[in-house]
Amino acid sequence: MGATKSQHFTDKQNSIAVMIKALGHPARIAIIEYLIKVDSCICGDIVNELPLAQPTISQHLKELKNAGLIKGNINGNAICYCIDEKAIQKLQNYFGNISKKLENKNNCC
Amino acid sequence: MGATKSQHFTDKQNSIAVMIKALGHPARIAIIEYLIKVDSCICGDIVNELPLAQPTISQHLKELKNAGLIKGNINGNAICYCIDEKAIQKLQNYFGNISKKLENKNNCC
DNA sequence: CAACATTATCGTAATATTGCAATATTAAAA
DNA sequence: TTTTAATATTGCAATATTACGATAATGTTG
Repeated sequence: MGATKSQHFTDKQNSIAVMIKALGHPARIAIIEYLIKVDSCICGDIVNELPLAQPTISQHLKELKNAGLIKGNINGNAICYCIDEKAIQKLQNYFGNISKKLENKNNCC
Repeated sequence: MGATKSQHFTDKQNSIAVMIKALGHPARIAIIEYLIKVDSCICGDIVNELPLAQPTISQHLKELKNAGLIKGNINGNAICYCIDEKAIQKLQNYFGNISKKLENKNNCC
């Protein structure tokens, strides 16, 4: 045991969970927020901005990319990362839908 | 090593990450979706609905509760769990804000 | 009270994640 | 072509997560 039993859940549940999980780490939140703050793509300076070693950041970027949250373009010997708006919209919609469904509800708690 | 270096990030970043992380597992997504589907609180039947053992579900419920995503009311010998709408709204706002900030942006990727 | 139902906790095994030093890769610059 | 800069990969140690059997705790019902 120890591994998540993905087989038991639907594809939708698994895929949204993967996306959300990718954001469930302060370093990755910080990366996303930095991408927003600089209002452009990251081309190299992120390692200086975050208090983590370069391999660690590289790993976090990879995870964000695997989850579809950021896109990366090779640009010479630098790599240009930016947020994938579609992914953010998916998440926004997901929570928006939940909110909407909760509105017409009489919770007993 | 191995532990997340929370000290290096802001309180906001850490707290949103904790919340998001709590949802980053298909079982916990399934729990939330089930809570929405039944359109009321869970009072006991969730163990029969999910393909996981009772202690595992109890643990997932605990995590959701710790992260503030659900509330639990004791109700006789059953416990009544329901979604905390405020938490969902926080998440919706978080992604809504990101989306808004991305709109006025010329991404290079 | 005894039996039952419901949920929580403990203990533990299996697996995953986090972080970094060392090293590799790749492309630009000198 | 050597050097430099930027990023990725590998390997590994530390820690966290996931899952569940066993058991405890607590309230309900007969």
